[in-house]
Amino acid sequence: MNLPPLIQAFVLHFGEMGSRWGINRTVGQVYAVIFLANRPVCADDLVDAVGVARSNVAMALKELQSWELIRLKHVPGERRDYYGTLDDIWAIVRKLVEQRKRREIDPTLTVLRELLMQSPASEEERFAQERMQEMHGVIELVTGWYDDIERLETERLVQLLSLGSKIVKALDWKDKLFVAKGGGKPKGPERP
Amino acid sequence: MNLPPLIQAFVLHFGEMGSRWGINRTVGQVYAVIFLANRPVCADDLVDAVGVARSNVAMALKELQSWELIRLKHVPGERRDYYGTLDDIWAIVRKLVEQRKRREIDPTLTVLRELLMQSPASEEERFAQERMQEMHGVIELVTGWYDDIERLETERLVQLLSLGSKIVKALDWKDKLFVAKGGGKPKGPERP
DNA sequence: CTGAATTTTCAGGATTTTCTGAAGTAACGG
DNA sequence: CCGTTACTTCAGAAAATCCTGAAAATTCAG
Repeated sequence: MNLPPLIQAFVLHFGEMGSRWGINRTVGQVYAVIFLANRPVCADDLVDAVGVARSNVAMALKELQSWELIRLKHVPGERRDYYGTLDDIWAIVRKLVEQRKRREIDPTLTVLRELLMQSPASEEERFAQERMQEMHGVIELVTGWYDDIERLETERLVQLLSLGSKIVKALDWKDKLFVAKGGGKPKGPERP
Repeated sequence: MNLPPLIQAFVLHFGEMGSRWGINRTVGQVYAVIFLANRPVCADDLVDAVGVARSNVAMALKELQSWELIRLKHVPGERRDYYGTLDDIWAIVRKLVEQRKRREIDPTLTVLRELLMQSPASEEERFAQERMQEMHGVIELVTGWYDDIERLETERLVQLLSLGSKIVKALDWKDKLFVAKGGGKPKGPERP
């Protein structure tokens, strides 16, 4: 491993965290190197930087491409494949959430839907299904919220996140105004 | 493994997903059984339900307790330890997010802060630090937002999630009204 | 075509993680 | 105390995952 100290420290950390994040050490380290580089990176660079076998680097690159977290970037006059991360940090975050949802949540949602179709054959199963229903409801709510939010342009998204829970007060106030002005139902906004 | 079919299907699924979620098969299955049970569950029940060695069940229970996802529930007149999940599904979700943040994000935040204190020794390091700064900013923003949101009572939280991105329109509208009424700055709510 | 450069695949060895059974410890009733 | 029940610990077996080097496949210039 052959990197400036500051970069090496970050790369080693990403390697260690890899297992917690559901990727392996090499994949973590390879991604870290690409993320921190100020230019596209090729397999040889990575062998050099991370210090593992070339075939291992190839596997890591394949894995990262399957996550759509890195992209092939052709360098003019170069035959080798060069890779870079997505353009901006928010694109990376969105992709990460999308992929983890796809891998960690969607399969469960599918199973839940299947099992909720069946009729319980005992009180035990009836109760279990009730719990599954609760879980299904929460997942639908949270992922539905994200699907919606995720479409916002980044600037809006950042605004929203910066507000935090202050947004609730803002909404209260809006509701009050709305009611005061003599509008319809007191709860929930409706389309005009 | 000895469970009603509906429950067994769910338990097996949780076992399979375990590795993606950063827990092992047994831990996943044990949690699933406890989650679906309509009464507290003891180690023997779990050995019976999941079909693994008792020591393995003990390990799984220890792991789940370290996540604070299950709680000891004493059953009157019983010597054995019985376990149950947190009371309601939202408490479970909150705990899950809290723990995953603690395990998967906080360590990285610490490392980032350390590395951002150092002065770069080259252009390469300077650029890398810029990227780390971006990552740090995003993590702070998102986790800060969650820390804030997480304090809301569940009813409020559900309201907020149900709104999705409609909230942005609501805010726009509020801003417009606010400005129309001749109030202060056009952006961002301030305390009255 | 041919051959060099590069990437991909994969069998098997190395490492890590998970699981088991046996032994050990603790708590309790009588 | 003693024996029973229940829980925990832990060494090593079993399984899963990761990594390597060699070989195969692909790409491209000449």
